[in-house]
Amino acid sequence: MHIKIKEREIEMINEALREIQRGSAEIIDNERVEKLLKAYFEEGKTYTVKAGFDPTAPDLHLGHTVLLQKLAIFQKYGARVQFLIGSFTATIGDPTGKNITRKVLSKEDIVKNISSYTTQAFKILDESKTDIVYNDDWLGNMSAADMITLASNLTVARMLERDDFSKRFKSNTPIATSEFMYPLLQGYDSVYLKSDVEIGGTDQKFNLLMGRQLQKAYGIKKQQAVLMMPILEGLDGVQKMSKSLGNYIGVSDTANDMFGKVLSISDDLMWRYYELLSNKSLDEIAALQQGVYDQTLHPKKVKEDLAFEITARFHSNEAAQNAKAEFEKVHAKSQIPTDIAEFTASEDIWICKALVDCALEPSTSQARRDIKQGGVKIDQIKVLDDKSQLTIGEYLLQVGKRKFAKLKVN
RNA sequence: GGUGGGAUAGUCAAGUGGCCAACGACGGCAGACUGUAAAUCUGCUCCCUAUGGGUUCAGAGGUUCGACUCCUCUUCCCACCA
Repeated sequence: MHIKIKEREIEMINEALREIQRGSAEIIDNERVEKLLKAYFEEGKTYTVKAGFDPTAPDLHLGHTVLLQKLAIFQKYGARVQFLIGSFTATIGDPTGKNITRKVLSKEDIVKNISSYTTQAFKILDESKTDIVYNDDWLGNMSAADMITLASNLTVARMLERDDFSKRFKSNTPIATSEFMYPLLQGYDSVYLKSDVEIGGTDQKFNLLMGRQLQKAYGIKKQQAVLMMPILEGLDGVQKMSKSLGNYIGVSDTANDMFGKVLSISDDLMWRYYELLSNKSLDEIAALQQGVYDQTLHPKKVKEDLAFEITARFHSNEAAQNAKAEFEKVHAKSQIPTDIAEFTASEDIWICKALVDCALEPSTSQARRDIKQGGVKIDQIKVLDDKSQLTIGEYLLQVGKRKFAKLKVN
């Protein structure tokens, strides 16, 4: 009897481990994770998992949700999540991934970003198992002496080993001294919070390891395990998903946008998204891949399923269903979409001006070019003359395949 | 603090007195094609009711008929030396 329970327990732990490891790029101190899970299954002991978020942008995108989904898995297996808002560190700007010194955010901007940020995060995370913490609560009160003590834990040579610093150094891109403080402060967060596990992107490796080093230096017996998730590529499939590059799918995107954006990724990238974003098991995904390979499954169908799953997660099944129908309508059958922004004009208006006013074109010059190339339609008919005027009436304006607006001229 | 080098459109990067609204690459937009907003191919890519006009090459002055190109100062960046 006793042995049987034991067996089941081991099985559960292994199952949990598999889920936690899925899609991860690297786990440092896997043993620690195993022990934490064991303690949870045997004694119901909880533990903490820290993840830092930079409130520099008010919106989360799918790149962030890769981490959030992983955190949710941890919550399923006994973790309390320390949802760390880098309210202090954001004022420095982490250099990661950007080869230019990031501009510093004001406190007001940060506060403004946070509430929308957390609302979005709780679409995935279990709020009752999450502690939101702000690092200026402890970093903000550090004295200069404390800072210097902290800084003495790291040598310049070691700092320069960090990939992006060394790249910037070699290519003569400026590095502000304050940027050196960033990994130290992030590491110190782990000291203060006594985190058991920290998760982050692979680009955070240096910072994550700094947490372990500092925990040791500050006398914490068991150092945090570190789990790194790969960086999700953006829609272009090359660069990491980021708002500033414009290659992102936002959590708060409309269902239609979300569906369409997922469908626009390349077939190769689709598998990557499946692995990191889908809740399908790895076996199921492998089967899909095999199906596409044998040509028994159409890649578009497979991609649609992914788009559906993701859209439904952030909206609803129904919304996803509608988005799918809408997409078919607009793109596959090139019909006009259901919801179109409406504008009015109070007098006769020049077509180019109208396109600019309806936010379909950035400038009248661009409008002219598109008209010349046959990219502009009024009521489904190509506009040939870039000098034409719109008189009283209602018009359906279209630029390219997917920009629409209704204009009413009075 | 000293010496030398640099700053060009969304990004990277040519251009060293007129032929420059400025080569090229990437990105972006449009067209064709397609299972898609994928891939591929083609065109476009400062603004302006435009076969013309206006404003650009870090900023401010200056030389010149004429400056992105030469001179002076300012700001910022980099390297070497301290």
